[in-house]
Amino acid sequence: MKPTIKDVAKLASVSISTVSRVMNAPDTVVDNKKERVLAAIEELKYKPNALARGLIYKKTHTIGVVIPDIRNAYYADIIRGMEDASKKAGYSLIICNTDTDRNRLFSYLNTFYEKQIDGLLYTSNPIYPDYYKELKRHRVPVVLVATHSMEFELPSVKIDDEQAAYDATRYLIESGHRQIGMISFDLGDSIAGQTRYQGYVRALRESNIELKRDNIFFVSEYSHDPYDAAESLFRQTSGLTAVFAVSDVLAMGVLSYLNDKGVSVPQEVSVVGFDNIRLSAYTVPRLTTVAQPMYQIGYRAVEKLHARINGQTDAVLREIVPHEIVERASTARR
Amino acid sequence: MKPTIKDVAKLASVSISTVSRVMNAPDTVVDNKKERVLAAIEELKYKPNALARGLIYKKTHTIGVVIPDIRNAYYADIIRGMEDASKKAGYSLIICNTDTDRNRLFSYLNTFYEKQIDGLLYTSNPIYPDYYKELKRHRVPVVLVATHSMEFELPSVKIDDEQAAYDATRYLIESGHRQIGMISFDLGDSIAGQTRYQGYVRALRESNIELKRDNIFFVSEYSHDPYDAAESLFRQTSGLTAVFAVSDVLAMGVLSYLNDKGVSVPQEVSVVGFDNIRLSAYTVPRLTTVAQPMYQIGYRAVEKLHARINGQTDAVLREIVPHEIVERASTARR
DNA sequence: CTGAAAGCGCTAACAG
DNA sequence: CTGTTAGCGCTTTCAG
Repeated sequence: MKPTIKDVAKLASVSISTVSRVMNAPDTVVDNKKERVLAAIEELKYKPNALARGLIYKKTHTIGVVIPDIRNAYYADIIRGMEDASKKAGYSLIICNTDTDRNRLFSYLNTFYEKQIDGLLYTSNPIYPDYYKELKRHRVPVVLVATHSMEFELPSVKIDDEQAAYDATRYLIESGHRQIGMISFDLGDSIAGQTRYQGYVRALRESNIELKRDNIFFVSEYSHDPYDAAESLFRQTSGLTAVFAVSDVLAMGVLSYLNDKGVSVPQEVSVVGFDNIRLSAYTVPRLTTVAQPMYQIGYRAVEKLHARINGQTDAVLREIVPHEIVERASTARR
Repeated sequence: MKPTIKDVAKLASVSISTVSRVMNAPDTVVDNKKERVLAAIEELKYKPNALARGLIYKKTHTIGVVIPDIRNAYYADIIRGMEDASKKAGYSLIICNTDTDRNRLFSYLNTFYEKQIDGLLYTSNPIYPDYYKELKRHRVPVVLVATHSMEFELPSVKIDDEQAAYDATRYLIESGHRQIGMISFDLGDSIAGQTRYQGYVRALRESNIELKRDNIFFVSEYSHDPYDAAESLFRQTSGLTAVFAVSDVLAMGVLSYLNDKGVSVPQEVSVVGFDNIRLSAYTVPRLTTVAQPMYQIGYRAVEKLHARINGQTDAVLREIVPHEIVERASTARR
């Protein structure tokens, strides 16, 4: 059995309260005893039981994270940022993949609730009224990550998706492109779907470029084959000189498809992706993309949550972090 | 405040033991009361406090996972397998990134210990004597994932790395290649470094192909730029008609580098990767690779750990799962 | 300064 | 069948 505070007390010939004191208020115990206790702790390699502590403090120093799917490089980066910030702030992360499935989500929320998490990081999905109600009910601090809610008063950290998509499209337009295709997420997704689509539309409109329905192909954010998406886009339209894909993975599908068709990138068609996942620097050709500071988003989200957990409420509720166009070799002037 | 068992008891006008019973041994309580309790639970949306329970049962239903870095697609897939298996078996996963740093690892092991995890999943790193000693001390069931130990009696699940590398090299040889380069992990890494190197050597030797020191470039598994690695390899040798990279990411670096140099793949140089991460299907050209069943490895590891946690010890201590060569477009006959 | 005792939320004998 | 009681490991009054 693991040693308990009793074992330490016995070994040091003091009461358990004294042991507890040397751990929580060392100055209140006389040196001589303190040393004995410390020695006993060392000898037994004693570590306090976090369950017992949590029961008293009503803090577990663990935070729950729900994400769609860790296999998505985008989330993996965010998680890493969370991890590092958590380590620093003294939290552990329990990570759950929801596949954006409501039941899975609710099931995990329940587990979190039972396990008494101190806070929740909710990633990427739009937040629906019933989700909100459920979160509310659990009375646990929440921070939305790479998503936000205008409807509810929930803190969040993300980039400005509309502006980012606008910038990407604008970048293409300034490079002389007018026939710009887009592979977008479903408009049903109000976070990365609708917003980016709107940014694209705004850029086109601003330059008086006709918006053609067939130049856009929509995919579900969480289940799509990037290659098929590219194929579908090029099957439903023609004459494109550029395509803006709303994720690097999708852009890789485009690169792959175009290569199969003998279309050269960027000579014949320019491609820009979104996210700037690590591998986008090694595609053939290297991918021009809209960089999101994933790591930072995750890191910052934890800081924000930490503040909330401690009752502090930070200046801005909905934080926007900067994005940036990373020019590489998959785009060219026309 | 969250409702406790007392609140439920009060509302249902029964003792807390009765409430406890309807949760743990429903048949031992008379229908009438049972219904009242259930109604109260429902009304209060009561959920038992896992901390209190854990304190009694000495089970937390959470397992700790240490991995080098979640950003690596390879681990992300494994984690997903663990996640799904965990959900099924009723565990939560606390995931920690060690960056293969000893201090980080030990710090996390401590946290795990305090949080009373039921089991530990140790990924990818070789396991050194002092690590083993530490694990042993914590007396917690451990399963090694994508690593193993011949030195210690620890259960594990992984592929046969030596054979996999042998197969990859052999595949290249059978395709007519004799000048086969390799980008390998450090030989200091006994799991994915040494073994794969040995598989490569065995295949060459078997075909009486001279082993040239300069045809191999070694990188640290956890910190390397794939592009630079490719560049280094081709700088130190020449005449290669094929290269075997021990990870898909490394192979992508090779693809990228070769493309920059105007060397066509697979016409001039064939490239085979390792892992079969999702994106390897979308590289240009599509990557031929050695597929590891990452998801399954993770999944199986949890099942194995679960068995151990319940005192069962399964048939094979060190499990080997099958690998497979996935032929795509980055390799050609010579 | 320090030990005894109560209590965090829950389960498990133990009587009745 | 069900309430009372002790106790999981720890912190925190409260006396002394």
